[in-house]
Amino acid sequence: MGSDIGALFQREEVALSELRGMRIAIDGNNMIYQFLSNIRQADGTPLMDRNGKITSHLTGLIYRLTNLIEIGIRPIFVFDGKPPALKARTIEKRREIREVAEEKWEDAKLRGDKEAAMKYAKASARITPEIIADSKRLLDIMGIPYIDAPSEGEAQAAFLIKNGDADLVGSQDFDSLLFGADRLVRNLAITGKRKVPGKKIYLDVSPEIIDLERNLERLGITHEQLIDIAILVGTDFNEGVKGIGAKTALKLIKREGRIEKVLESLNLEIEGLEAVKSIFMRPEVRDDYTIGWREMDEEALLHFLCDLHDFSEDRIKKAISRLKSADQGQMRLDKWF
DNA sequence: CGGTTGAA
DNA sequence: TTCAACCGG
Repeated sequence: MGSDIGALFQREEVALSELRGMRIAIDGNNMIYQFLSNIRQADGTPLMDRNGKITSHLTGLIYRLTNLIEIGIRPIFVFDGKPPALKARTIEKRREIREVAEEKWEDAKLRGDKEAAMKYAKASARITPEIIADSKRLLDIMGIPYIDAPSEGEAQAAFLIKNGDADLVGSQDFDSLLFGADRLVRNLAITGKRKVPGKKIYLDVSPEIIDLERNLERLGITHEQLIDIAILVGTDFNEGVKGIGAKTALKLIKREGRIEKVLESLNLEIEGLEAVKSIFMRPEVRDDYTIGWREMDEEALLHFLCDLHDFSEDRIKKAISRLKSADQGQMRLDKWF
């Protein structure tokens, strides 16, 4: 979920094809959560193989990655490591919300209320170690690199840009900007209709790039002040001040200069303020990674998805042939330029 | 979510 | 050919 600061940023819509050649550090946990939440049957049941193992994430990954690779995007997945101790409350709160949603899902199914069933099913999605392991196995087979972050994945993804190993961070959340990612791309999917909070309202959603430096300049704040704003609003590592949203926090920080002054003027305190700031200012990352794209293993892909997880052989063969022509396309371009 | 299908 | 409903696993 992250910090609710999205309203502050100006975005530039792009076509997916404009990202050709880009190395994108993808927030793996974020993308996989999206798949687990969204790829479901009408009553909210996720896709499963014959053994009852969830496969929604594998479905999402194989088709999404086929599209990205076909376009010439070079994904690097980053997975979360050990969460900071300050995240404990957020993790616990998420668990409670999930458990309530699970009960409401069951209830809605019994009542035959499909719409409510889907809504609560989505909210009950949970990433397990097995789901992460499956996803990594698929990435390995597809020849797509991934990195295990020591702590927050978005921090590691931001570091990849700083270190010259990626051009963009890919995530729906804005936290990578707090970690100093220069450029974030959201909606990293083929343009399509997506429904939002409302009921029957569908909107076209296309990829959008958020440029950190340009936004800081426009807002007239520093990176540190952006972090202060996020802390006032609330992050995964602190609760935030009740009644203060992104716009109010911006106003307050611009007026007072820094969060300490804002809190002083409001006669408030934030527990562990320095520690929260430090998570964003000096994130725990690793630099001992290697990144390499390889050719996919066709046979392994068919075995893993079709034999082990009951995917249709026709469909996967189709994906394989698209991946192969993408490979050749890139070879041709590489020789030309 | 994204591929497939089938009605217009 | 287009687009929305429906599957997929």
